[in-house]
Amino acid sequence: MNLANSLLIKFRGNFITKSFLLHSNFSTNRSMVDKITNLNDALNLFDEMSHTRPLPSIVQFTQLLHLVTKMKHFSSSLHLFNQMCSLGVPVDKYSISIAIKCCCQLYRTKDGFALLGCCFRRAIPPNVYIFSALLDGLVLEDRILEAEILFKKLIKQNLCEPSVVTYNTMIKGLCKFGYNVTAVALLRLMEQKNCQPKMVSDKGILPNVITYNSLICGLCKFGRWDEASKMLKQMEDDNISPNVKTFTALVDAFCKEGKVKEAEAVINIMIERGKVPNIVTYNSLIDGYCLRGEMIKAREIFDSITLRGLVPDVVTYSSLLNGYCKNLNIEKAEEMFHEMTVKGLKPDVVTYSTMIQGFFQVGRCVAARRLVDEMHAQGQIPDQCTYGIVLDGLCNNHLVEDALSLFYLVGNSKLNSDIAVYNILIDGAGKNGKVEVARILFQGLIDKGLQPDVRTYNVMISGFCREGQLGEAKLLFLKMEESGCPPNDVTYRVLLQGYLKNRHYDDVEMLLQEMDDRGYSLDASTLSLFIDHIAAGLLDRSMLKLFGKLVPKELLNDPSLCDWE
DNA sequence: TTAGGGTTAG
Repeated sequence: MNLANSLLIKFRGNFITKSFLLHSNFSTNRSMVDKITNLNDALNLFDEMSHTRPLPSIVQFTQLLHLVTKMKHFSSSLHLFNQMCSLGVPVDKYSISIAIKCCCQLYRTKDGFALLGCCFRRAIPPNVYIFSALLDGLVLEDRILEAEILFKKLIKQNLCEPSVVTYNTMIKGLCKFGYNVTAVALLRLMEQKNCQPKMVSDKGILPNVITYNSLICGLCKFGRWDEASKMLKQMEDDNISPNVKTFTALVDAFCKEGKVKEAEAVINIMIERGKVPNIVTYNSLIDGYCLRGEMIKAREIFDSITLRGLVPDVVTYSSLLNGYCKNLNIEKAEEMFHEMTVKGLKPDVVTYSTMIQGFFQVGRCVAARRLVDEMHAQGQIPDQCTYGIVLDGLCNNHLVEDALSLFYLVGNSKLNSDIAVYNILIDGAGKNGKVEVARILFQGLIDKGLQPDVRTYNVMISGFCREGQLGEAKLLFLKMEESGCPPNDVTYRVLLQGYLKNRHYDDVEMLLQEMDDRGYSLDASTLSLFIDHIAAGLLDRSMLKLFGKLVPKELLNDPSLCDWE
């Protein structure tokens, strides 16, 4: 051990040593562990234990490890595990399970699997806890296919008897990717297993409230209301009552669709059933009102939180702040930003990113940049999302050169391996009259092995159209299908607008026909462009019937569009 | 083993 480390240990050990020596000794380690409520105390105790001779038992070390993990200090816990190893404490299946769990929660599932290898080498049979942790790690890292493979392997090779946690983890992962059908199938498998007369394990694997919450949440997220409500019913048939999280998932789903009245109805139902909405529930509701631009109402909800005995948290403030930013009330947003710090809440990376975007949106680029610096100074590290916001903000303020400089400065890192970054820059370049730069970026991402998505194609096509390069636009449009990325409704609208604006009518009828075949409709801006062209007699009136089919019902009665005949 | 906030096309 080096001098610095030993000094650190002395320094940290100071206070806690006295109190522990007074009250207990290591043979009653359990009660000591129980008294620990924060990371510092835990670390101090560990130091102390590691200096005791003979060394406390593995059980005592593991209890401490478990505690630190429960406090979600995964990286500290892992560090302690390593120290235990170097102290020569013989690690057992419990301590190694905890270490694997920590790796997985830290998005280091790879290391988790390395430790699994250790298990095999030390003849420690991995248990269901270890496999569930690994499965969760894969899910966290969005490696759903590998998770599925592992899960199947567990069952087929009888590596362990999956527990309800294993099933729930897998269901959660499937729902995360919208694989609802498979997720429900897994629920059925659980039920079916439960009906088998002979269970291998002593406890049956019954779906619990977490199982249903994952499923309901997953179904809601993809707008599958009917199935979600059936699931809710089944849950109650199984005598599992929805809890606050279940209801909040419903509230959140409604709010994300702007259906705030429905969301409030759910809140009323949950209150009737004796469940108390918490801060997460109200945060969702605030989001819902912000999305609709109903800021007065959003503010009302915000104010009501305190009256209900709840405390607004960082998310509450960030949500309302975001609402103000999106509705271009930057002064109010700044007010919230200030107020939260006064209340002792620390703006986090999301709060900063939101505020930065708000500044860019009102053209206050200097303020935005200053906030990026402040964010750094406060120890909040800008992430992928912040990066996107900054690039987009620069482009939208005609600072595309700055955005590109930043992009090239960042170079070949993970940040620049995101298709969204390219989409932002290609769009920004195109909108700032640099379609050649856009083209180079497009080629660059392909050379890098990245896959263009439908937005990439759309912004590139839009860039070509803007410059009147309709041939290029059409080529790219045709390439979409063969590249396995079929055009969507936006693609058609972009291309149609390009054709109309450039008075190039050859393909218009064909595009309209394809849109009709695919069940797409025209949006208000494409529609009004069409109306102008028809009114000016530039379009063949034979197209009118087809055109009429593409007008969405909700626009039919729009007074600004009805005098075109 | 479950829930909440910030990024890209029209």
